[in-house]
Amino acid sequence: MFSIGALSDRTGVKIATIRYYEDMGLLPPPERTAGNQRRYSQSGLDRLAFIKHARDLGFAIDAIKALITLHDHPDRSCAQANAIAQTQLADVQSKIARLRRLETELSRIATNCYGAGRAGDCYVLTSLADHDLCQTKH
Amino acid sequence: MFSIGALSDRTGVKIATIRYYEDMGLLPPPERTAGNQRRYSQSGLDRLAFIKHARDLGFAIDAIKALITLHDHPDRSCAQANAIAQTQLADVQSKIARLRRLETELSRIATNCYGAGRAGDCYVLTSLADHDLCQTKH
DNA sequence: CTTGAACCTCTAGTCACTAGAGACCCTACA
DNA sequence: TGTAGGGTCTCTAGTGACTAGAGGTTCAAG
Repeated sequence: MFSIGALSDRTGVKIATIRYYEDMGLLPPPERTAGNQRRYSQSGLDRLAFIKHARDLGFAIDAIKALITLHDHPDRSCAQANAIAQTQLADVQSKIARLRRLETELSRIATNCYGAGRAGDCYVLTSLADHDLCQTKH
Repeated sequence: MFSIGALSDRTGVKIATIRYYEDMGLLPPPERTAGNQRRYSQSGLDRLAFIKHARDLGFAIDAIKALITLHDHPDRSCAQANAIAQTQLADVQSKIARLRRLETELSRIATNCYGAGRAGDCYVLTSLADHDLCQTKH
């Protein structure tokens, strides 16, 4: 049995976050000592590792809830898990696409300003004031 | 003079967001009609366009505040504006790098699951449960 | 003068945590 | 067995950048 601190050390998830996951229904309420402290079994540790891994990959809490439900019911179809992963992948890809456009624009803006002149002549500030100077949409 | 709705239409910034920017000190409080409604001048419109452009590029409210201050003081050095833009660029680049790692992992996970089998055999779910199946760090 | 769209303020909710207060528990050591 | 001090408890409130809604007021066209 692990205390909440031991679980935190083993998974890298902060104590407050573990309690938060319990409140959100991601982690089942663990056993308690006579003095009301949480005590986790191996399955609690496994589930927290699952959650952490999914969070690291950017899955939202609700998506993780659905994935956990499927994980707990191995006889169901995995179509939903597949759909959730595809959605997440598409989401990540569209974020990348957007950030790349921003990167293009920001690097153009930043390299045209050497930081040595007056603010009145600053390319960073003029670019922000005049959208027409931009070369991409964002 | 523009009403808040006209300003919203012209910039694409929602009315509630315009008021929020005013509360945050990004937009100066505009004139008011006898009946207490906001009326903006051209300079209010220009400033909101500046803010919107900066937000679209991902600058945080505090960074935009600093940029506006510089914009209002054209005789100051533009070193700070340059630094803010460089920081924002670096931030965007590190987000891209992280998302690309996630994309690699997610597409590996998603393409190994066809959504047709049992949840118990689902590659999405097994991968989440076992970090060792991953090929990159995240 | 009326009507209805636009506007006002204020509160509370979103997401995924994070920080802190004030109190209680657990365990190792003397 | 007593105690010190680190771990844990619950609860509240804050983060960033908005967004939604309630309940009331104002504006402008007809």
